[in-house]
Amino acid sequence: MSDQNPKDLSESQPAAAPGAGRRSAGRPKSEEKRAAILHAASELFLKRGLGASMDAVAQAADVSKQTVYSHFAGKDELFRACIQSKIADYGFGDAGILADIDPATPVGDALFAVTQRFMALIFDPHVVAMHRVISSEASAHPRIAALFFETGPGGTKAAVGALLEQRVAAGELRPLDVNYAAWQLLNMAFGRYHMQLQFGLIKSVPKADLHAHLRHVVQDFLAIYKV
Amino acid sequence: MSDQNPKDLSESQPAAAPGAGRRSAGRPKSEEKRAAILHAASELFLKRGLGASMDAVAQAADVSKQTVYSHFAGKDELFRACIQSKIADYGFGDAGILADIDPATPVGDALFAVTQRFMALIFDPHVVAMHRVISSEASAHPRIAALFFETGPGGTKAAVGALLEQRVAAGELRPLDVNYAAWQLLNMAFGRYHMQLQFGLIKSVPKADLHAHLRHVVQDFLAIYKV
DNA sequence: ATAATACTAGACTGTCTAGTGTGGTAAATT
DNA sequence: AATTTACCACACTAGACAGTCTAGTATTAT
Repeated sequence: MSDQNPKDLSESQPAAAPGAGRRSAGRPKSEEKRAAILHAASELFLKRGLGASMDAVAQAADVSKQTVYSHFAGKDELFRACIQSKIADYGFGDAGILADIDPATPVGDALFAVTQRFMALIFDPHVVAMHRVISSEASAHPRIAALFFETGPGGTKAAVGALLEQRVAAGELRPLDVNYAAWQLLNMAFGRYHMQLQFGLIKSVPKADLHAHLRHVVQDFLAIYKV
Repeated sequence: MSDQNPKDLSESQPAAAPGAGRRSAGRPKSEEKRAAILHAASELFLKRGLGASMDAVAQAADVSKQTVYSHFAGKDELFRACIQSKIADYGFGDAGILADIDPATPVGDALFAVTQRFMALIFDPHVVAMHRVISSEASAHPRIAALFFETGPGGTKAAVGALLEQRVAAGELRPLDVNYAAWQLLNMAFGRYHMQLQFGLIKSVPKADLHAHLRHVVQDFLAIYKV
């Protein structure tokens, strides 16, 4: 069930590749239109879910419906493209999340910085909306859900794991189960706030609260693992 | 608040109250039909979200469409009734979650028991589906989302808080911020597993894994708070 | 210029769905 | 028995929406 179709993710775009392919005769497709469509569709899908209509997308992108269909084969593919581009935009889960953290930084500060960045990402209203849409569409688009999770929280977890390993090697932390500990840190960090955001019970976490919360989390984490 | 009062959130059921109201003349509405509709609708809504059609509901309940509309004013109300009945069914968040825990039980075991029950609830496939549907419909039905959260995770948190207070008073735990500590325990417990379930990336958490996970969580929690 | 392709506006098809209307039957109350 | 209401089957309205088609215009390469 996982795949029988090798070109399902990545590109099934027949003529969208701009740079590489043979330049076909006639007027080329406008990259701007494509971007406009993608942008408009993202907004609408994140706001209304797959309930948003193709007509609405076309109108919001200031483009004819035909053009939408000329750039994207259908609604599902447009949806996929939207989510993928969003994931790429945010580049979250990138090892970049701890790229510029100096190995000399005290453990506590390093952990604080990492969790703070993670929170900024997954508490971002667009990402929350994405989370909602993806989870509600998970059964229809299982690979997108997987992609989101792996490059999102999963990726961050890997990055945190790497950081922890450094610090264990440096003797700053007790030996630990990297995988478990990394998740534990993230679990403590997002937990209930994330749930409340997803249910629309709060619109954001006040900066000061978040700050205090994360300090507390890091402190607790160190209480467990500090050497 | 947890008896079978069907008209719970702001009513609007004209003639459904079975016991209390004046008995009107003529044939009474069948409670069985009502239950059948509710049951069928719940299944469908949890499976397909609000995309499920009223015709499908009627058919699945083995009832005419008219009858559906005679018991429930419209789709939204039916949806509300479904979620509310589900919430009541599971009775989760009830203080009952720690009802039969002997105050003499060692802290660790008590915490383990509580988290285990909580996990059994929110990892139940029906509840996961509910979570998905509610979050995707949160903007259209804000009060339902709030109800779910408060009687669900929020209620469990309160129960855990009460337990913690007992144990602090008994001198088994260091004084702590009850609210924060209770969330911390639950956050650690559900965290990533819950997310993976919601994305459909796993269908369940193997019993053995869950057991080990919770042992670990409780141990970490105690590392922080044990006196 | 010519051919090829992108794009537009809007009509159109087929399908699906929430909700209503109709006319008749079944079960309860009085 | 008379009445009142629940229920059924089914047709129907009205609207939405994915996706296609048409016919004309714009933009590019050759």
